[in-house]
Amino acid sequence: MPLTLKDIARMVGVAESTVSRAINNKPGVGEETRRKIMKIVKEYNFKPNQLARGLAKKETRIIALLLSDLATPGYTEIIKSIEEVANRAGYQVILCNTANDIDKEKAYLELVARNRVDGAIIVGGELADKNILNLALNKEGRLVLVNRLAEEVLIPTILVDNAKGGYLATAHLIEQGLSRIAIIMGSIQDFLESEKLNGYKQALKDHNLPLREELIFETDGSRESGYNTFLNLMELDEPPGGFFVTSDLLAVGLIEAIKMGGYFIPDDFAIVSYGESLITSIINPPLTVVAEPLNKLGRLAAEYLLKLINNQSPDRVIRVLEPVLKMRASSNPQIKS
Amino acid sequence: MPLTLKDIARMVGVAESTVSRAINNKPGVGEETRRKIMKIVKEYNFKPNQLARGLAKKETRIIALLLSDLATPGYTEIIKSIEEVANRAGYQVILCNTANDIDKEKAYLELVARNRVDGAIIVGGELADKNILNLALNKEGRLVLVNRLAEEVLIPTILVDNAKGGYLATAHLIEQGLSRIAIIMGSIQDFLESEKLNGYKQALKDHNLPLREELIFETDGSRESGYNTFLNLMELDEPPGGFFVTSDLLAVGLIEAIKMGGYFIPDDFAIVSYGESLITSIINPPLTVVAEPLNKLGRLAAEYLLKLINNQSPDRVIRVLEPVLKMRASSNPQIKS
DNA sequence: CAATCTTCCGCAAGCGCTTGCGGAGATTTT
DNA sequence: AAAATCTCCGCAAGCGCTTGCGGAAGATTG
Repeated sequence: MPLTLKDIARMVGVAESTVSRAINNKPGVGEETRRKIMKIVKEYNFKPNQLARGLAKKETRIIALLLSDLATPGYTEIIKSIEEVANRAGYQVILCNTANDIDKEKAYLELVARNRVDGAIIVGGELADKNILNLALNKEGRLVLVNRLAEEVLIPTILVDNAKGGYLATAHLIEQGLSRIAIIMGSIQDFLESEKLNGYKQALKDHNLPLREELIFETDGSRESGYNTFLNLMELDEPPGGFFVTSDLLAVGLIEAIKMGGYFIPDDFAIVSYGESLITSIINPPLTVVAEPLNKLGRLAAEYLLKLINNQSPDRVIRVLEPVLKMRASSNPQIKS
Repeated sequence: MPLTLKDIARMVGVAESTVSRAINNKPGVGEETRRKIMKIVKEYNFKPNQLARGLAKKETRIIALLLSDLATPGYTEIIKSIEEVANRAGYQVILCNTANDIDKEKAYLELVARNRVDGAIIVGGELADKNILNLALNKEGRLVLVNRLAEEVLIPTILVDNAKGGYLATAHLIEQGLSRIAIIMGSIQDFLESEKLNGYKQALKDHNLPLREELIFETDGSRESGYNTFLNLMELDEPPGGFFVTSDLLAVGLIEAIKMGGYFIPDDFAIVSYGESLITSIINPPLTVVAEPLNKLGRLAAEYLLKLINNQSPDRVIRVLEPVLKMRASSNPQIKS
């Protein structure tokens, strides 16, 4: 049975409240008394019970982190920075792998209501639905969204400007002298993906290139569909010379298909991918990618949430971060692979 | 302000204690009363305050998961299964990325003492030190180790039999007709790594092959050292024909070096790697690997911990899981890459 | 029909901490 | 020198829940 405030109080010969004030660095405790108390605290390595403190103060110093899928490349970076910021502020992070399961997500969000956590960060996943709205509308709901949009309600949100990313990727390919550029993307329902497509379209427009529907491929994002898409594209009368691929896995499949066909990258086909996973630098050739500021994403999300918890409002409700293009060999013959 | 037990009690016209018993499915509540209570509970979507419950019952229903580094390939799998098992049992998981920082680890372990979590799982990292010992010796310390060993004290531990893994890898290469096989490994201080080495040695011995010190390479585990090690090896009078590489990253570097040298895999050099990350299946050629039962590892760890928390002792204190060899093209010319 | 058991439920203490309030003594003001 | 002001600290209520104990019924027995 660990020590309690009462024990310490008895040992020092003061009241519980005095010990509490001393421990929490609050005023109203004499220099001398404070020293005596702290001495005993150190000596017995006393740690106040967080549960009791939480109950009294109505806070848990825990935040929940909801992820659509833990295994998504790049998420670990986001998680790390969230955890780091939270930690520094004395908060712990509860991990919730929602596995895109709406019920599981709902159950986790209820933790917030159960006073289990002080707030939550949701990263990725479908468009926010009623559950989230309700939580957000409820004053108790301290919630920040990352790479995800809510319907009507204004919830603090951190996004990467995927339209910009799509634009950068496409413009870069155009600058390589290519005019027929295909986009191989995930579900167009996905807000993030559709934004990339918008960027793609805008880039073509700005460079006076026609938008060709037959060069837009919506896939399930798997390696296989990357492979198959290439085969489909090659059956066109005029196959594209450049590919903007919106995920690593798609790129892997695409590259396999290209190599299998006996073609060379970037000489025959130039590729730009999205997201800066380990894969992109390991694969041959290394992929030019649109890199997202993952750490910043996580850091900002955590900072926003902490502000909400402390009843300060963040400077801006929606914060959009800029991706950058990292040029590597897959799109540029100049660069040695 | 959310509802409390007292509110519900007043609404139904019974005592708080009765509501509590009803909600927790405890005996001593009449059928009729129970129904009335549950009706109101549903109606107002009442959720008991976990903090208060925890304080009264001295439990948090939270477990801590300490990881040496979140980004380690394979960890996400372990995390996912731990989270899943814990969740099913009504527990939440707090994520602690210790970043191999002993202070951070210590701070996190103190959460256990602070009644913040009911138990902890530590996966990976250095040999367990005093902090852990103290925690484990303390009756409060519900602790399970994964892929990590404690000194003297007997702490429930789940391990992968890395000696077996090393043996499998090496024996496989020997069966491919190779007799000069190098091992490229991480720090020999690392228990897991040294076990792999032991397996390597045993396999050589069992097949009557000499152990050559010059074929044992200890590295920092980086891609670069994989690359450089190959160059070093090629300067030997008789370079090896097969490589047992204990991590993906090393394998990536090694493969780069081999290709750069104009050699072919597996014809000139056969490779077996360790761990089943995405990389190994994407790289060309796909790597033969020793695969660890990651999900089982996580599941067992969680189950062990839950047993400890419920004051049952697990069936065995130390549980050793078997890795399996997944044969792919990097070690076998028969297999199409 | 009295005696004994059950069943159902309320009372109240307690989990370990925080915090508003007020009292005693020391210090400053007019 | 009396009054006003501070400083330091204890008292006690309260956070929202659990649980042992015991009382008031109703059900069961001889």
